[in-house]
Amino acid sequence: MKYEKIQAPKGVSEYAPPLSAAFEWVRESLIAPAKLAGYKLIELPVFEDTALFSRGVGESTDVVSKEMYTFEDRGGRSITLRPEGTAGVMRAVIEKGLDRGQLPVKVWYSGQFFRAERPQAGRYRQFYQVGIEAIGLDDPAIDAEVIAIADQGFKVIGLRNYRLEITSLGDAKSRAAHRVDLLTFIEKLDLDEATRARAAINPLRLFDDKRPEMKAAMQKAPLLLDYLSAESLSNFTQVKKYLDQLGITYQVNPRMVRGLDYYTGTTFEFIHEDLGAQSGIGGGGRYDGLMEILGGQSLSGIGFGLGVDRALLAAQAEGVISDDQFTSDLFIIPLGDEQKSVVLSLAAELRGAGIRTEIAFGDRALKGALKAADKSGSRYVVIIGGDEVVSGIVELKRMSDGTITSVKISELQKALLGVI
RNA sequence: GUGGGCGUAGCUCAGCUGGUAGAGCACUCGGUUGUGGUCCGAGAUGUCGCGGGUUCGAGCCCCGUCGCUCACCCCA
Repeated sequence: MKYEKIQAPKGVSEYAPPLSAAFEWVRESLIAPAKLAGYKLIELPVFEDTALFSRGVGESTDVVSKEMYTFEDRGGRSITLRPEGTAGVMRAVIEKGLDRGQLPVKVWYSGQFFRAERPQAGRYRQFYQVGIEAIGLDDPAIDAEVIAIADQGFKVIGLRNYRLEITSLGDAKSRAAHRVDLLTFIEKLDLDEATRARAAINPLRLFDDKRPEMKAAMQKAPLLLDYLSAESLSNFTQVKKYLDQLGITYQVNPRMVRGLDYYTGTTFEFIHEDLGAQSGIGGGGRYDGLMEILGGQSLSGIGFGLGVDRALLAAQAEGVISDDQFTSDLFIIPLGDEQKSVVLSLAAELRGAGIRTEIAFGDRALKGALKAADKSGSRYVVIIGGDEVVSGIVELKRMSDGTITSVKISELQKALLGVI
């Protein structure tokens, strides 16, 4: 009886060997700077009460209105697979009272997120993000630090062909004043129905339209940056100063649009040059009213989310990942069954010392075993047969050039630690 | 959600105006008994994405469906 094959659900990103090693490395590298800066792990559920996102992210956003995986659980509750990270973090911070201690609360997360979009290169229905949130302090220095940590993550991977765009969405007062003038401006444009509908939901969206005629039409539109209140403006100026001081290059993009409703004040986006249409590799910003909306106290916060899948694509596009960083150090080939037990113990011992050690299993001929060693990418090979067990001396072979050195088995660990 | 391209061995693909499948790479074994990457030989591998239709006959034509891909849209 033959069964039908079951395929992965549409549009999910998954990573199996050999790519998974690079994926893991990118994910850990991206978040490493946050750990160095004192951010602590927060591990959250991948599904939440639907209201968390509809209220937190915003009913009017595309993410909430048409991209969420929402279903009813057995108890009749409306559940949604998390489409982004910030709302969940805020929910947990409020629920656990983390905001009752010292501020800011500094946390990092890593995991899967879900959006029911049409898949495309770099756009998946299940994708991976790492991110941080700094909650409870309204200080331009934190804004700068958060941006710097994100930037550093990309630098750890070795990315170069990306740019940082920043802007400020100001406070509620700034946006209200701008909105009036922007709507008046849009009123006069000749728009198709779909575009007009989009403008009605969020007029800022029109700044992001890629069509040349729309870009031209929006050229003279009033910019939010020109409407910033004195306080917002001085905050933004200070953030830029700090970034300058840190040597982080950025360009101010007053037309930048973010898709989540909660953003306020400092907002930023990392864009990679070598990716296709899905070129945003990370982004974030400040969110002043979010915690209050979710039933907590009125604290401000700032954070970012970085796309692990896209960062990996970017790293591949730039060719900055070398495969040999993921291979083993040593490959041991036992000849004969008696030698297998010797090799098992030896390998366990070497691994205990941190040496990445593989064993040739099965009963393949020496040639085949060596071929397997070659394929594995291991840097060194040792063959252990009866002679070696008796003499206690093995030949340590460096695979890159075939050179062989005689080493006592008892000193193998020391010898390897000296060369790897 | 809308539109374009594609779907043949593990991978990259070929398959003439329809006559029931092939190459390269990879894989396994061998070519001197214990030293890989080259070379030579042998071998295994496909419900031609899936379902239906047209036909004496379909990988090739038609319809549907699923998936991949690119753009719009959206964003990580």
